[in-house]
Amino acid sequence: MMDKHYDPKAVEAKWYPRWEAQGCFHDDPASGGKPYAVVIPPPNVTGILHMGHALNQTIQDVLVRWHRMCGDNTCWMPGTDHAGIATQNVVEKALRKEGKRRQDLGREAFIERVWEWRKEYGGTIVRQQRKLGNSTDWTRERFTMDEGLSAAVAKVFCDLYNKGLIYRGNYIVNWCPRCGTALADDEVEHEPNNGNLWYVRYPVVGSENDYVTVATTRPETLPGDTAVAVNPKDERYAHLKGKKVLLPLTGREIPVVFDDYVEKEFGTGVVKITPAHDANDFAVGQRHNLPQVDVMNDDGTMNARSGYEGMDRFECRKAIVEDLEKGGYLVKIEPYQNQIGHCYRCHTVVDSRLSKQWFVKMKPLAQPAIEAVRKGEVSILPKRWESVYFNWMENIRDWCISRQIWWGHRIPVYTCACGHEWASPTAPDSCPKCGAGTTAITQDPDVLDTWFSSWLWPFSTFGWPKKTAELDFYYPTADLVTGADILFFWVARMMMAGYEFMGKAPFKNIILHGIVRDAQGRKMSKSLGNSLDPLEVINQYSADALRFSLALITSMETDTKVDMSKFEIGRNFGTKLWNAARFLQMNAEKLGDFSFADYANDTLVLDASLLHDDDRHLLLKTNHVCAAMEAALKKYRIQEGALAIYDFAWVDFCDWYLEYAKGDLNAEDAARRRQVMALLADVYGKILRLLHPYMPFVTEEIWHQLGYCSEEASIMRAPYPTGYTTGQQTAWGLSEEVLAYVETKRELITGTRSLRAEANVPPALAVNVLLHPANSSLEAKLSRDIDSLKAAIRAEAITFITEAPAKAMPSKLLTAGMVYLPLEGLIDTKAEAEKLEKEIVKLQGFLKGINAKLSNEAFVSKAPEAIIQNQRDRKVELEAQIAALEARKSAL
RNA sequence: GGGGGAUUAGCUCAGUUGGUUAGAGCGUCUGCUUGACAUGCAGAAGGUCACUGGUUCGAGUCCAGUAUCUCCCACCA
Repeated sequence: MMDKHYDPKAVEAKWYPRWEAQGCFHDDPASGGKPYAVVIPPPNVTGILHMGHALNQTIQDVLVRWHRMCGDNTCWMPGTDHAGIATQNVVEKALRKEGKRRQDLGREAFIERVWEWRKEYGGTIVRQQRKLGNSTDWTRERFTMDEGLSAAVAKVFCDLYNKGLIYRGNYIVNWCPRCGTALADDEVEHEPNNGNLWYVRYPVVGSENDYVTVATTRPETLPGDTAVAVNPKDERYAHLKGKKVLLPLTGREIPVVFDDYVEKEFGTGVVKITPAHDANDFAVGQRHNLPQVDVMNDDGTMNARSGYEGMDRFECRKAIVEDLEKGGYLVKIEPYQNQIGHCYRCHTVVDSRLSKQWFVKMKPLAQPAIEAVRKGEVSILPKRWESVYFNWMENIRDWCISRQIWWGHRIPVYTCACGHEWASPTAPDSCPKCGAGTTAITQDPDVLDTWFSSWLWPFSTFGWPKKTAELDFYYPTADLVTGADILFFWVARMMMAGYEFMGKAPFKNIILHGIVRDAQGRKMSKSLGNSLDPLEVINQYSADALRFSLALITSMETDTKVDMSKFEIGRNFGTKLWNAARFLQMNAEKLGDFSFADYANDTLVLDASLLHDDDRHLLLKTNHVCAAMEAALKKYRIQEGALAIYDFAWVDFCDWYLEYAKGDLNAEDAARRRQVMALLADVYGKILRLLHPYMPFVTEEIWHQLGYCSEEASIMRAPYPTGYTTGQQTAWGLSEEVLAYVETKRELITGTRSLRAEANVPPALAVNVLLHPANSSLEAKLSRDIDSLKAAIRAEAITFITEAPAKAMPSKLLTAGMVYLPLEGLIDTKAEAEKLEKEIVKLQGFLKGINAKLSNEAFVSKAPEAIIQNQRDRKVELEAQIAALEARKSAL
């Protein structure tokens, strides 16, 4: 017997290792079939599971499990990302506790230390992913620093290098002084900053009282100025042509240059130019051949050239402002809000800094990736992201790929003492040019941006550059599911790598979902302390509840707001299913030799002569829900699918059909009892399978508890239900008329219950009900269903009447007809009259609208016939109803 | 500065190509420990679909504008 209460903790802990051990997540190219491959966005190896992962992976697992049940050859590739800067930061932090820096260990020992860390703690997130129920094929798990993936990185670098698509250059890059490395443009987060605009006077050389005033937000870079610039059209400064100004505090003379870059309206119209510390100034400097004076060190302190050696950059800012003031150079200070960049890893204020870095030329790589989306070879959902993608790709800038850290793929560029430089996927023994040995050869000290390995993920994980069966079979992968926040970082770059190295798209569909936010709509973050821990949700409610609730509340179009209470939806649904299963099990046992295994394969046979319309209604609705699920999942409308199965299981199956079936399950007719049970088993089995992709654990548990499959088998490989065949439907007499009739009957039930409640009839009291049916055929049908009808509305008797009763009594107008409650004692005729009047006014309102439409020449001539007929039918119906209500009212 | 998104019940959100009386969950109110389920059942209240105009026989849905909120991109010192 099933337990009275479902225990998700025990059940989830039991199934996952079993699935994994039995190879349920594993498919092989050799077994053929239609490939369905998905690569997981690899989480950082330092990461811990957050709600974003839970959402992202729920969507993927729904798709993957669905495809697997549809019989596809499925591969969901798991793995982690070595996350260069983030991981190095974590290990350095640990070192600091021991009072050491990475430099104290040296490069090799430090890297060794990171690997140790990875061995010990790197498994956290993949353990946590298992708690979610991800059906990832763990036998294929990859890490971006694996040997194979590293080989792919080296080959890609060398190929691009040899093609001339990788170059080294002295450029302004974003520099994080805390991480001590360059950052790519998109690794910098701009945030508003309440700063100042300092107005500083620069004397003009050669004239007594003439000076220019520049406005700057970063006075500490002043010692690095090598010019001031004005707009050539700015007449205020035309006289400065060929002049020099004196750089305050330094005594250096710097030229005045004329450049369109300067906005006349901003500040004073004069800009100080610091080519070594600002991207724009760098460009101006190039145009005017200005020297570049770097005044800072790697760690954000000032260097000797600044004259403030060793001082922190922000301290120096204060010091310089003070010195300027003392020297009489400071004109004024205005509060000013601008955007300043922060490191996306450690949030330190990023500096623009001149340095030598490696870059990838992106324009040639972007072209095929743009074409692919334009031609529809790859589609992006929701579609609106396409324009964002195009916009970025068409304005793409070169990618700074070198990082001045130690943890990562070291740049495979070697330099010989003879001056020769070349790229090699493996460490060279000698210089290919002069033949000198290893002692003369040095490797570039930098490592590659982490994304330089993850952009290869869709094929490097399948073994590339080796030719493997997996690569051949699963590439291009099918769907890529990720948050829109890494569209540029990752998705766009994978597109480029796919076309460049494989000659094919990496995936066919890109599915972008929103971000998970807190109840107030804020991003979840550690600093705000508003993060919900998925593991805590699993602990409190179960993984199934987490998954189902997320699926149900997440629309593809917008971000998702969650709070703890949202997960009750999934938990309650799981409980509902569990209890329905218990009900089925109890009734099956009463029958004796009933086996659910006979109903696991969609081969239901029914005796049509024993079928009731409510059975047919359920069968029809089952067909509908199967179709709805397929349609929803095909369109990646995960939420729609969740809603469809939720509604069907809860409302149609439990609320209506189970209640209806109770009567027959307790009746004398053994054949009928058995058939109802068969029907229940068949439909419930479909519910479990339809739902399994969303709630894998509870569905598997019930599938086994009821005995739909053998001990060793799994619902994971049971066929996904497609609904009943047309042959079955015809044999069973399923039709739209049946559907309409049962809906009418249900309205009668609901309406009568409502009438009882309004009339304050005690729930337990069986009453007599009079029904004046809308038509005779309905009366005939309802007569056949009279027992279940009586049970549903707790009626002692239901009497069909042909005319309205003379006595005043509570009544209600329904599609099925007019229902009366012949109650003992007095009824409030005044209240009753008011109620009727209200109803009449409402119906007359509708009727007026319909009459207006029907008498509108344009409507009648232009609207489709079906719509017009619909309105005509409605009009007749309304008129009859109003007449009935009027009659009732006058009878009071 | 450029671009996107959102605005529907007290709250969180559905609403597919325009077509009967706009839906769900939660919350609220009333009543139920009825033989699967109180993590439940039955019933009820609650909406000028942000605003203005347009297209249309017909608009929550399409178009334009306005307002508020949000996100992304961008080199204004």
